[in-house]
Order: sequence, then structure tokens, then C-alpha cells
Amino acid sequence: MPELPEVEIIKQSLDQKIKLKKINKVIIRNRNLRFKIPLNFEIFLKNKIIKKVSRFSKYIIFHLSGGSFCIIHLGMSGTIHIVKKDKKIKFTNLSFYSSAYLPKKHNHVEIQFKNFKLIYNDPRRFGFFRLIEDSKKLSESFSHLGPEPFFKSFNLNYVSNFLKNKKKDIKSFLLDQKFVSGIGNIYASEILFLCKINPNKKAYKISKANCKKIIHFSKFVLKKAINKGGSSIRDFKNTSGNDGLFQREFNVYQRNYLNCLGHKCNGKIKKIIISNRSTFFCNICQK
DNA sequence: AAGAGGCCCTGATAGC
DNA sequence: TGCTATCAGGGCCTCT
Repeated sequence: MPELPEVEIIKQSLDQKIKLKKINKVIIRNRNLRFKIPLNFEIFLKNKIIKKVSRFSKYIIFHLSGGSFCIIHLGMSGTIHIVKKDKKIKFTNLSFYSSAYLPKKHNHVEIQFKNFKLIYNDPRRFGFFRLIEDSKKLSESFSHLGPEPFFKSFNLNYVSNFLKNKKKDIKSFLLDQKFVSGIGNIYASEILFLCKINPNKKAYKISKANCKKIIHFSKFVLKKAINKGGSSIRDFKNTSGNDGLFQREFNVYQRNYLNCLGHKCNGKIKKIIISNRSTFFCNICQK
């Protein structure tokens, strides 16, 4: 599910709902996520106050009283939702399940507050939780990640220097979190379509003009997706019962065999595999 | 250093 | 109905 826009939506509503709340109790039902949840996890969080919730790239960050942090990554299938005394609260944007569907399986982590609890559900268990002792270690834990598209450091100099001499295709670099963090498989295809760049194009062949387009449309697509409440595909919905709306704006993602939406283009959208991930593009518009 | 590929895991769906 | 194969929005690791 979650690329930067979806994580941003979740972060925004979490910050509203759990900021300044005290954790009463933590229950772990399955520690075997992407990384094993440490045995001191419950004790560490108990009685801590969530000072605020923030986000970097696809990571949610709980700022805890005492100066420590808890970071959450949702992997492919992680969802967070809020439950009040075994009844679901229809908080906006907190869960991507419909209100009619209360997940029972795969509720691996439960964080209890006074009047409600936060539930982490993750069928594939590619997500993870990590405890971070202080802000120095927090920045260390993100040091391997490149800038978000929104950062000033994601500029023409940086992009063209990074791609220079790289022989891999450009689409793989949009997914490479060391190059730029927050873009995932959906938005990589969408960004390249708007740039009119073929996803197979070798990175070193990307012109400066095209680097500018990549910078521009990376920001543009992610911002627009955030404004639309993210993308809901498959069975995902948010708690207010609504889907995110950005999937209606897809130009290429999952549109294989359909007409290209490019201006006066008669092409059909193609689906190919690049580094084991589905990739959608128009071979007429995108050169 | 950079790139290719495998792996972690469950569930939905398609095809036989 | 039930089997098998394929595919999912991510990212880590190893090998070359």
C-alpha cells in the first residue's frame, strides 16, 4: 500500500488522534515482522507520551517523552487503525479497511491508550517497528536514505551528478531509496509518464532538461496524491469509508492495453517488468 | 562501486 | 471443488 503520500495521510491523522496521549499498555501478538520486535518493546513504550507524530520518506515516527522515538514502516501490506473499546471509530484516513471489515488475523501490535487503541495489521509482515534512543540515532537510522523529492537537496546538481555514469534504467533509480526516498512502484511509473521518459532509458542518457522534469514531476505527482488522500487500490479503503482518490488520476498504472491519455497520442499502455516490478508506460509518448 | 537476483510472507485471483 | 502458479503498493541481503 504505502508510498510517501499514503504514509503522509496516515501520519496526519495519527498526529491528530494520538498526540499528547499516554501509552497505557502494549500487546504484541507476533514479533516476527521484517525485523523481530525486541522483548523490551512493551516495557519501553509503557507510560510514554506521544509528543508528536512525524514522517520521513515512508517511515512514521513517534516522538516519545524522554527524547526517544519509535519508527514504523508499513512494508507492502501494513495498516494502522484505531479501535475504541472493540468498536471501530470512524476516524478519517486512519485505516484502509472499510468500517464493515474488522481485521482479526494479522493484528500483530496493539498500543493501548486511555479510551482507544492503535492496531497494526500486516498480513505479509514486511513492515517493522524500531525503537530509537535519541535524535542522533534517529538521523543515523535514516542516513542511508536519499532526499525526499520535496527537499531542496533534490536539485538539478544532485540528480544529474547521481545519474551520471549509471548504466541501470531510470525507473530503477526512482525506486532506489538511496537516490530519492518516498517514491514507490505506482508513482515511479506515473512520474515517468508525465516526464515523457521511457522507464527503460539508461540513467546516464538522461539529459539535464529531463532531470529537471524528473524533479518537477516527482514533487507534482506526490503532492497531488497527498491532496487526493492517497491511492486506494485492491481492497484498501480509509476509515471514513472513503477510498483515497488518486487512483482515479492514474495515467498508466494498471492501465495496460488501454489508450494512452497523452495529448493526441494513439498509443496503448504497455506493461513490462523492470527489476522484478511491474512497470507501465506508453512507448509512443515516452522516449 | 554498481548491478543482478533472490529472499522475506500471506492472500487474492486466474487457469486447469 | 481443489490444486498450482502468478502477482501484489518494499527493501534487505549476497554474489559477481
